[in-house]
Amino acid sequence: MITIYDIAEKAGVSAMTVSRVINNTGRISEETRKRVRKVMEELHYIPNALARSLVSQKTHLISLLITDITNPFYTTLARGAEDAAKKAGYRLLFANSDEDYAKEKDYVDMILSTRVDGVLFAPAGDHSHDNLLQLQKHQIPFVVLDREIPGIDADVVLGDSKEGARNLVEHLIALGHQRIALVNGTQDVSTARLRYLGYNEAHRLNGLALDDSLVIHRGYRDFHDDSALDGLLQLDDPPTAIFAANNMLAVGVIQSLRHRGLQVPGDMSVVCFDDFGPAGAINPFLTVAAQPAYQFGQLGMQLLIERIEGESSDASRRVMLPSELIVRSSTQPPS
Amino acid sequence: MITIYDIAEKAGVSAMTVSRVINNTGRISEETRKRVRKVMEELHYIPNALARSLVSQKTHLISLLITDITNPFYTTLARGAEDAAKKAGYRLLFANSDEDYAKEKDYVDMILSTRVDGVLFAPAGDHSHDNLLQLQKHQIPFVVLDREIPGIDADVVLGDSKEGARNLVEHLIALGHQRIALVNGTQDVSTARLRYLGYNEAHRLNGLALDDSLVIHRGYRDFHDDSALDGLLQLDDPPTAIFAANNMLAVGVIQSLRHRGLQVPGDMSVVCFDDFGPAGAINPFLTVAAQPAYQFGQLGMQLLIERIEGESSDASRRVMLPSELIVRSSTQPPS
DNA sequence: CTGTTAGCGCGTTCAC
DNA sequence: GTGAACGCGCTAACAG
Repeated sequence: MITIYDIAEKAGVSAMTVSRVINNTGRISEETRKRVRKVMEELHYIPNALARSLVSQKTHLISLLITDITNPFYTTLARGAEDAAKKAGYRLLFANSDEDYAKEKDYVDMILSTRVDGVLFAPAGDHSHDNLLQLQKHQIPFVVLDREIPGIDADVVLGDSKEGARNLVEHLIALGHQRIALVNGTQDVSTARLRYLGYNEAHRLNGLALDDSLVIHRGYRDFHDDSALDGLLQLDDPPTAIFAANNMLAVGVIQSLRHRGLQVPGDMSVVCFDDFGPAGAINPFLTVAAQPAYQFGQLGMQLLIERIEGESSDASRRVMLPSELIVRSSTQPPS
Repeated sequence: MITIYDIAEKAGVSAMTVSRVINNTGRISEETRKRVRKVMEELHYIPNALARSLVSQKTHLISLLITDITNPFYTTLARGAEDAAKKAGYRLLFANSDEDYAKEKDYVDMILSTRVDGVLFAPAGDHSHDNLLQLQKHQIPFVVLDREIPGIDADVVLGDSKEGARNLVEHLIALGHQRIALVNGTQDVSTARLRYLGYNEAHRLNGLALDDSLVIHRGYRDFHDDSALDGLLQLDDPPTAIFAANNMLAVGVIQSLRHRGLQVPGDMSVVCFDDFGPAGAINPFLTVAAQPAYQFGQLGMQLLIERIEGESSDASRRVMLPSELIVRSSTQPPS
């Protein structure tokens, strides 16, 4: 590996002068500057970011901790984050928690020892509290994405889950559905709670009774649980429509229905939160509340970088992004 | 920030002893070991990976350079890479080149200065040659993914593009199609060349004439180019089926057809390479040659880590993964 | 079993 | 304008 000392020697100057040339700092005569530059090129010199970081206490590394890159929502979010990071000269360290608190903790430990400059954190749920606290304790700036964590005061970028859910359910009600099931996430996740509230509100505002037997809970990633629907379908008065609280749950719901020989929307209307990225464009099918995933990442990254570079006030900021109801062909009036 | 010296002082030992305790190296009395451990916990000590890397010349960082995380193929590949990396104690630095050689070069420079231990490299195309060479020159181990680069001798994980393409086209021929268009990637990409060869071979083996006016080229990401299809559709003898060389091109093709009021498969059959991840499960529609994307990442990462840790021979390895023809509803006999 | 010395590659501080 | 000395946090090599 070639260092500033190699350059210095060959250029007949001190290492310090080389360092100054690299960083454009201090006063250097044009002559020596050129000479140093030339040697640097001849030797294919590349600054060692490690050594530099050790001195400057800045790594220009940001950790993106999400639950699953395979979910199109997070895929697009990640892309927004990366673009914003690149623009500001940061690189992205990337990790999937799989909605698993223990795995999340593992990554937080890694993050801490890696000395990243900040963390873009899409938490698994309320119990991420301790992991977030860990970051705070070590003064690592972070921005929380998608899910609000009680007891954590930080910049946060959220979707309007309640409003989005209400829109989705009201769309179903407008079509004439009265028995609408909710396949929700677990209650330790703020978005699941809010989507439930939106579901409730839609019922209340439209004079529909609530029936808890129509509501079931699954982890946002547990879409393979094929038996989950049995309870709903075997009710005396089964639902005519299902609201899946996120896109992965919708995949599971639709596959389960298909296995049982039920048609969407013929036998059952289905809607969900979150769209499906470019793939969704192929055969627009599912009626969804689409969130601006790219903006989640981009905006979150901007807030984070402002924090890191100390350009923001102390007060924590809270951004709420709207979702858009996109009506497609997975919904129709009940038969 | 608290360091081994802080620990050492409070525990009444030297920094070296602390270091030994941390790394479980050398002989330490159980007594002092416990004392040091206790102080480390009290002070919430976290080793500084930066300093450690500067000494050891190992960062435990691997760079994943792909063209676009938004493409479901790379999404799943990334997930496979991450899982394999985590298992071996490496973290992932992640970058999108957007099939753009200049952007790719930017990232290679970043990679070089970051001193990653290795690179998992899905190149933009043949001209990535120079970027790869740059890595070689600096002795950074890498594994090439998905696209073979002429003149670069390295471990590589490929899909069987020719075979997959042949299967797809033969499926169309079996349905009775005789005029089959190919919307291909640009010719500086090995997969595009091979998919063209497979397309050719299918024609030859089935006694069908080739017609170059049925073949057009687009960048794998240029699926927004709505006018691309005009030439094909305005032929005297237009195609009855289209083979899109990857999933993103298929999205563009189908959207273009839709804008023109053409139905798939009613007016035009469509097939493509690469599936659509979990989203594709919702409403299985497109007939595809599905590649084992997760394995691309997982296997590639394994090969890379073997290289990094010096467990592999000098000869470079070449893994070819088969694709699977999945017939769905985007194809039917010509009308 | 434990400590001292030196150095990884670079930038800050001060002196000239 | 330029350089010497020191330190960032840690570990390898050697000493005791």
